[in-house]
Amino acid sequence: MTALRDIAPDQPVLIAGPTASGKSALALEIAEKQGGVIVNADASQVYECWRVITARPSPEEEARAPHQLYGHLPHDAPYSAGHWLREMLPLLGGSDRPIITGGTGLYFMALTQGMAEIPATPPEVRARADTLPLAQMLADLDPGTAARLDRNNRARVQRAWEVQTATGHPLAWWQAQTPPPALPLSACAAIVFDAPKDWLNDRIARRFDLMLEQGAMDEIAAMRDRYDPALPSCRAIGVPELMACHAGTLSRAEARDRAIISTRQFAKRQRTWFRSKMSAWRSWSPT
RNA sequence: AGGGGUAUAGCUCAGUUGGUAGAGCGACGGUCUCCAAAACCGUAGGUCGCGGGUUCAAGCCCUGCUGCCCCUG
Repeated sequence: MTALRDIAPDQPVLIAGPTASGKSALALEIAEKQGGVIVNADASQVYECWRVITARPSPEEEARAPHQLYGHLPHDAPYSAGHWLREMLPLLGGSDRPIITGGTGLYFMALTQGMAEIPATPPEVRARADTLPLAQMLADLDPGTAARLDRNNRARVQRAWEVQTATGHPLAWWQAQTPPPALPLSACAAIVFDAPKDWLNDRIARRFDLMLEQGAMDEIAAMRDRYDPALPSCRAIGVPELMACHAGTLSRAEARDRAIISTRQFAKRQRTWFRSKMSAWRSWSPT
């Protein structure tokens, strides 16, 4: 259990937690009481096209404290943990102490445990990889990398293939050179929300209804012509469901139910990640 | 009321000529060093509506009842 007074005002703050657990509210409270820039660590909230549906801070909330890396990218921008880290690093040296807030565990891991400095995958390589069968990519990999991979997991295999193809070095080679973390855990106040499952599930359902009331369908309608299910931005939870609803292939009730289920499943994955990788973080009980 | 159909896992449904049940989804647990609100792996759920009968053996056949759906009055 942690309280605000345990956080030194000059210390970088990390706030991780499952969706709908109340991270943003805590970040704002800390920023207003102690100062600091709130920096996004949530994969879907970087896209300009979504605000309501990704629960991005509202303009009013953004006005209460400086915010960074929120909604700053076009819907079709390539992005990844590496992009995030490269955008993140300069903010660490600023005059404002960062309050890094989000639900993407991988981003926090990259920041506090270090991540191999692999160049971003060029679009041509990605495009080529997208068309290759899993078995062929596996066959192309070096044994060292292949041995460490989940061979059923296309995304991981494809990642390894892309790195090897684009850089000429195996993924394992890059990973062996992982630099020390840009922000070691010991240098910051690292908080992870410990949200009880039932409490959170209830909040998830209520928040989704609130999103609908606050105009989620308008965001969907505005993106209708640019919707591409292959884009990361369009995989944000609720987007495929509401887009189907907008298109008339799914009833509103059905879309709502599926989006809520999908959010719950995501929250479960987040909890699993936090449990296994953030046991050293300070646990925060939401109210 | 009469005729027809249907009743199998939490939900939607498979189940071949009778050999004590499967899938998808959901639930639950887990993995993951760059598409991570992604991708992947594993586990648990069923007195087959209820009661009789035929049979060595019935989810499957016969029969009564009950629920739901459709048609006709």
